[in-house]
Amino acid sequence: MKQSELFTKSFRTFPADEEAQGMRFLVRAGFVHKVMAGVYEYLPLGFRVLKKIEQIIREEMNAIGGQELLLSTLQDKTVWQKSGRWEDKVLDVWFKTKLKNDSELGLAATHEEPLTYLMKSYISSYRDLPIFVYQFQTKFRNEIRAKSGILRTREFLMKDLYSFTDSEVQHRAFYEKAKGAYLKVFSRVGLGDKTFLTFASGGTFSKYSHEFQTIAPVGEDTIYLDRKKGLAVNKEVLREEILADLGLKRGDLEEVKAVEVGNIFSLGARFSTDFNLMFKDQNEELKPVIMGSYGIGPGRLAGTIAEVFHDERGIVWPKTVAPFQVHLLELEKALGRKLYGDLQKAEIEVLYDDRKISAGEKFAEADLIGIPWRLVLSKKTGKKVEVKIRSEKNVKLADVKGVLRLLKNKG
RNA sequence: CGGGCUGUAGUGUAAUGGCAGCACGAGUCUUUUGGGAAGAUUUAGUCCGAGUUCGAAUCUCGGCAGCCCGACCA
Repeated sequence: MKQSELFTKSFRTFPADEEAQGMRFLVRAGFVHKVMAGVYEYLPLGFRVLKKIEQIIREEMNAIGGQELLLSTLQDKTVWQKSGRWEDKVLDVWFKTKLKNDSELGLAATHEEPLTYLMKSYISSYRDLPIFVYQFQTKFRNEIRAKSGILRTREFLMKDLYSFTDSEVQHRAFYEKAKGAYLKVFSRVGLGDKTFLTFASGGTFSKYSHEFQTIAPVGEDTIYLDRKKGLAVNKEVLREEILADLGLKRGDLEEVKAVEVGNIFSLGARFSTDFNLMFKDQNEELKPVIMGSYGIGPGRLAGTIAEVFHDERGIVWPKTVAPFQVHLLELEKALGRKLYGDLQKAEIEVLYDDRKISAGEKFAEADLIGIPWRLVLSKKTGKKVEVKIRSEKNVKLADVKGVLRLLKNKG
């Protein structure tokens, strides 16, 4: 798209009310807009990043048999009363509201209850299982304290997947697959080297839950990491017997701050019991469905990526999640139009800076936004084009056709 | 929810009970155009409410908001 038509613009000054450097760049460059503490709006650039992340997650969820659906955000109080989680004392992050007739509703903080209830209409036999469903949905959580920009917000997008299986064995098989799919997601968005499977508290129905923690100083969690094994333990469960159980030695562990970018839980029969979600096995025996839940927050992931990948000038997006692949800067009137057209024809996502502003501003803004490839056309470049990769220092002149071919192959 | 700090223009600051000012930013025009250029011009503010006072950004009370630390975080 033409940058002259992009309604957002970057600010020269950093926002006063953001601490985390990645977040400060996101606001300055016009990716997101803060409405109030813990509430953010995604502007076109930020929205594109969010969609890229979503698509990667979607592909990996589909690859393990996930079926995408969309549950409602307005939730039925009576459904929640079945699990006992309607009470604010039990679930303290509720946002609640009322219909005109005064009956109460909940704004979705999570979806175990409504989905378990929904599944009652579709599960009755072992032949119906397993079922894996997921959605990208807005969650509302009335956090006592929102912080770190889009890393912890009161309204946020979440990919939540739920598994419905006929036994611990079937559950375990899927759980392991989900683990693999999650690691693939984090690797595809560029966080592979910094994201570690982390053992955390499992709740009532299983020994552990698993978190995916990305090492970053801005993180709220403290984990103890065994780099060699690529495993970590959340501080909340750091105890001798647990380390022994996991085969980890205290001496091998390194204390680091990390952002929880995903988590997966075994729910056992917790919800199926409350909702009487049962199936008949081959022997006509009635058994509870065994469940699991699996979450990733695309917005938090975007924030984490900005936090991990930036330098003193701005964000350095990994190619897979960048809002555009190419930032084409035109320093000389009308030189860029043809190349812009060619890039579009080649279906390469390009942001074309056709604005009539100084070269310095264009460069500074390109660095700030952080698109992977920067192409410059000017008097200097003549019939060639200058190529610079955001993460690298050097620039080189290249043949236009060659660059087009290269971009098309590399994506 | 406990503790701390803080609220003056988009940002950073000044005005210590007496005319709300400056810089940067943003807008318009002109000249520029390889690293946030220059000139002209315009724009915009005392968080809200009550009180004290001849007079409040300034003092008092109440509220609201922001940031940080802690607790919390299926």
